[in-house]
Amino acid sequence: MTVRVRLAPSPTGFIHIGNLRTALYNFFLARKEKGTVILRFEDTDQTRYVPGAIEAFCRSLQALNLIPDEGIWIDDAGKLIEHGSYSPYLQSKRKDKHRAYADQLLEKGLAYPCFCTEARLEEMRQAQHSAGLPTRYDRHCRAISKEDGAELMKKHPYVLRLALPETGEISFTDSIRGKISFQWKEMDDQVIIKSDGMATYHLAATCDDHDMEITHVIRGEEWLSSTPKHLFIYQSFGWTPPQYAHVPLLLNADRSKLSKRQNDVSTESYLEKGYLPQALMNFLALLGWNPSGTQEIYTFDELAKAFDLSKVNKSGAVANFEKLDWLNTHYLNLLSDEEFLAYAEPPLLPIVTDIEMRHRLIACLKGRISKKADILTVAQDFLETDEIIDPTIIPWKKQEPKDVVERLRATVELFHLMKPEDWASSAALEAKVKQMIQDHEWGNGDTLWPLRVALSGKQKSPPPFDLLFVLGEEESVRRIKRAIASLGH
RNA sequence: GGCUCCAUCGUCUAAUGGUUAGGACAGCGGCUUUUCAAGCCGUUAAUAGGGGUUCAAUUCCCCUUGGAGCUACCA
Repeated sequence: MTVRVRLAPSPTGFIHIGNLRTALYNFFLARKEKGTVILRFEDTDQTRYVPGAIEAFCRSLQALNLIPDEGIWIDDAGKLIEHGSYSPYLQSKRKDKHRAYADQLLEKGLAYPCFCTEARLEEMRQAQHSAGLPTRYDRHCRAISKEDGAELMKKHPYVLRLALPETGEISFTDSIRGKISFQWKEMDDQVIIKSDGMATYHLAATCDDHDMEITHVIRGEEWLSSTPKHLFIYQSFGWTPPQYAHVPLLLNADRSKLSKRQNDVSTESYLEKGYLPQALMNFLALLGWNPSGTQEIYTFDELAKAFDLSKVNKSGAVANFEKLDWLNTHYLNLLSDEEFLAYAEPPLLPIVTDIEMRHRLIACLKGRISKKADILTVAQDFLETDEIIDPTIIPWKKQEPKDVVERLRATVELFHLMKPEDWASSAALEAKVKQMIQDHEWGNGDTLWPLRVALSGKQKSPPPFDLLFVLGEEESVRRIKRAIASLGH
C-alpha cells in the first residue's frame, strides 16, 4: 500500500510555523516512502474564511519548494487549480458527501439531532462548571426517539451529534506516542453537522481522509484528545482508520503553545525577514526530531531519507530563534556571490544609489549579517560617519598624534601613486597598504588602527581595507583629511 | 475542575539496562599579534523528587511534583 498523507490547513491567513513543521514531517514521510502528499483546504468554518488565503498558502509552499503531488494548487497565472482523482479538495465543496455520511450515522442510530439552543447550552455549562463537574453536553436530545427527531428536524433548526458509547474504553496506537486510551464516558457527543448544514472538522476531516485514502494522519498534538471521536466514525462505517501520529507542539519561551503574542508565528514573515527556506526548514525539522548523532546541517533530502515517525519526540519544543539566526548565517555564507547580491541588494537600493559602490558594499556584507534586518545596520557601519571625530580615539594605544598624522598623510600619498586596479578588491588594497607599512618599517597596529578610525569615524568598525574598497578613493581621502583636521593638523 | 499527553545542560537534542551522560545554539575564555563581525579552538552547564525491579538504571514500573493540550454549532 502506498503512503498517502495530507496537508489540511484552514484558509484563515498565513502558515503557522508549527503547521509548517507538521507539513514538513508529512513531506518527509511521503518522500521517504515514495508516497503522495495531498493538499486539501478545510474551510468548513465559513465565518473564518479569509479571501486570498488559499492562494497565499500555495505561494508560500512554493517559495519553500514544498510542492504537493495532489489536490489544490496554484498555476503560473495565480489561478487555483486542482489535480488528482479525489476531487473536490476544497472541503466546503464536499458538504453533500459529509451530509450523506451523517445521514447514514443517523440511520444507524450513531448520531442524533440536537435542538438545544445556544443559551441552554451556555446555561448548562455554567451550571456544570459551578458544580465542579466536567463541562460536557448533557445528552438532553439523545432521549428523543428517532421518529420524533425526524419530525422535529422538519420544523426546527438543529445540529447533528455523535451518539458515542456510554461505557467502555477506546485505545489506539499513535506512531509517536504508542498506546493511548480513553474512556468513552469521558467523551462528549460532538457536533458533526452544524445548524448551517456544514460539517464540523471532526466529520469532514475523517470522511475526507477516508475518501481520499489517506494512510497516515500526521497532525498537531492538539488533536490527540479528539481522536477517539474520529475513530468512532471509522468504526461506525467499518472503515480501516489511518495510522495516527500526533506531533508535539512548538512552544514559547515560557513553555506555553507558541503564540503570536510572544513570537512571530507566520512562515511568511520569517521569509520576509530574510530567513532562507533551507534555514527555516532545517531549524523547524530539528525541533522535535533529529536523525541521531551530532550533525546539525541537513538538506531536505537528507532529512527525508532519515525520517522516522517513531523517533519524533513526545514533548513540546521551545523554539530557540537564536539557533535559527545561526543557521541562517550558515546558509547565507553558502550562497554564491550572485545569490547573495540578489538577497542583499533590494534594501540597499534607496540607500546607496551608486551601483558600483553598492555592489562593493554587498561583497563586504557577506559573513556579517544573519538576516535582512542586519543589512541596513551593517551597511551603516560602512557608510555612516560623524563629520567630527573624537581625536582621542584615532591614535593606537599611546601613539603620538604626530605619528598618526604622518601615517595618514603617507596613505593619502600612496593613493596618488596607485592605479585603478589597485582599488579592485579589499585584498589588492591590503597588499598596497601593507607594502607601504613595510617600506616605512611601521607596525600594522599603529598604521591600520588610525586609518580605520579615520575612515569609519568609529572605534569599532569593519576592517580598513573593506572600508577603502567600499568607499573608493575620493571618499576615503576626504575622510582621512577630516581625521587629520580633527587632530589639529 | 475533568480527561489525555509529557519530563536529559538556560534552549534544541544524543545515548532505549553497563558512556568520563555526547553534540548544537546561547554564555564564558582564547587564537586570528588593528577593533567589530565571521571563523577556529577551548570551557561552564543536565538525567525534577521519592520509591521499587535488576548485579547494574537517563533508560523499565509506581507515586509525587511540575508543564502542556483538550474540554465550541473553530480548526
